[in-house]
Amino acid sequence: MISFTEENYLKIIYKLSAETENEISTNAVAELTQTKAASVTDMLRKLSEKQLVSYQKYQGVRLTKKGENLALQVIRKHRLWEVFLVNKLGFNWDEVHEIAEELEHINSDELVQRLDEFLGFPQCDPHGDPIPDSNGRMPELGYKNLSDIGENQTVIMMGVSQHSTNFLQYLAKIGLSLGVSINVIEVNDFDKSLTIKIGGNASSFISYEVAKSLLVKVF
Amino acid sequence: MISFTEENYLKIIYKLSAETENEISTNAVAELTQTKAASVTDMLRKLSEKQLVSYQKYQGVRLTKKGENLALQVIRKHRLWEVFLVNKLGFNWDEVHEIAEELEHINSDELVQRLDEFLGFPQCDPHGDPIPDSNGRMPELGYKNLSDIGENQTVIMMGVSQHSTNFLQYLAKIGLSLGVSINVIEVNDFDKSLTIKIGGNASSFISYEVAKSLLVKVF
DNA sequence: ATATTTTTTTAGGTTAGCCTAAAATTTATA
DNA sequence: TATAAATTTTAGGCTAACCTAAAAAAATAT
Repeated sequence: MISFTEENYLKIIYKLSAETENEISTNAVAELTQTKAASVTDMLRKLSEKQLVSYQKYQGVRLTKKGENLALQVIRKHRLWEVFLVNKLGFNWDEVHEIAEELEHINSDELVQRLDEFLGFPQCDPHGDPIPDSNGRMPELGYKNLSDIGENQTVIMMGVSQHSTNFLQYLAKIGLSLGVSINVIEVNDFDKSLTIKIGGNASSFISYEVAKSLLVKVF
Repeated sequence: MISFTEENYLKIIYKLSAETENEISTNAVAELTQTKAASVTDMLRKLSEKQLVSYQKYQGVRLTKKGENLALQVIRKHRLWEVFLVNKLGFNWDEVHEIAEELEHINSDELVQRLDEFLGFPQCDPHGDPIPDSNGRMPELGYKNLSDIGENQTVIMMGVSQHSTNFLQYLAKIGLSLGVSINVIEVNDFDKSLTIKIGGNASSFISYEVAKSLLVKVF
């Protein structure tokens, strides 16, 4: 049996692994779990004994196939519940993360299966993140980061790769939401900031930092 | 803050309190929590310090107003989730208890509020149990036990006061489900067993034990 | 290459929630 | 009403998941 806490560690290691090829450091995990490095070391030893991660002391950690599958199932549940909260209960996309953090640990394959069906087998969550299937396969959505789009191209906003309430509220303020079209007018040479037109309105200015966190579909 | 485990204790003490005017014994709690009496004693002391129960050692326990309110909110969540599982996800009424035991501990007033609305403000769960409102008030449904119905009366089955899978499957086998009409043909004098007609079909025989667990509406 | 800084681990401790065994109290029975 | 039986509590321990402080290893800088 795998505990609530262990599931969280796996999920966090999975997320960190998506950003690098290298082993994940103890400190990086500690930061996201909001614990101290010493606690992480304890847990890594335990997860290693359960064959959910491969870990040699001082050498960082990575998920085993088994650990990755478990992490993907937790992510699947998290994202399905987010779809439920937004599409069925009418929550805003910046309000669902905390609740989904709790719901993702409910244990019932039958429940997940039926929830998926009830929601119409969604491919992605309200932030545009792909939802893994019951075998842990991620759908290939082919989205790009807005920061990789050249001048004069027009794209559709499909998601975000950062979920802080702050960030989502900033997007709302400048008029960015899922489905709007974004026209890249100018890419600034030295800091990669962008001048864009949102849904045909007056042009806006966004930083490279923000552009990196926006997922868009190109035609 | 109140923990998962504390919530379970409160819920169990609430249920036991519904069956008696007296203080609840340590052993009774231990049986339902599936723990040992010594563990219950520990927890009762803790709940008492938090003013959720009134407890004097060797004298049993009862909920304070504060403890009762918390218990009612947990029960509210449990029953709302059961409605969701049956009405929206298509589960059978004998499959939902375990899952609702987990869901009932999800913490978000906003979620409960929206779920209630999404379900159409149901008055009772799939077993016919009343759902307390957000102030902890139980709707008065006025159901009676089938064991209190006299000969020649016809009633409608509205619920059960026992939720074991065994029992629910027995009911399914003899053709008893919510909404069917029950005609009491004969009440046996010495063991109070009943001969009944279910939905106008051939007559069936049920024990007093079973009749006590069936909730019915009289016209 | 050595010294310094940073990262990670170990050692030992805490709390929540459980346990067993023994002691205290209450209840039932002779 | 005294004794036996049942219930409940106390005492002392365990495990999971955390902590701090100190030690060990790795990375960085001189």
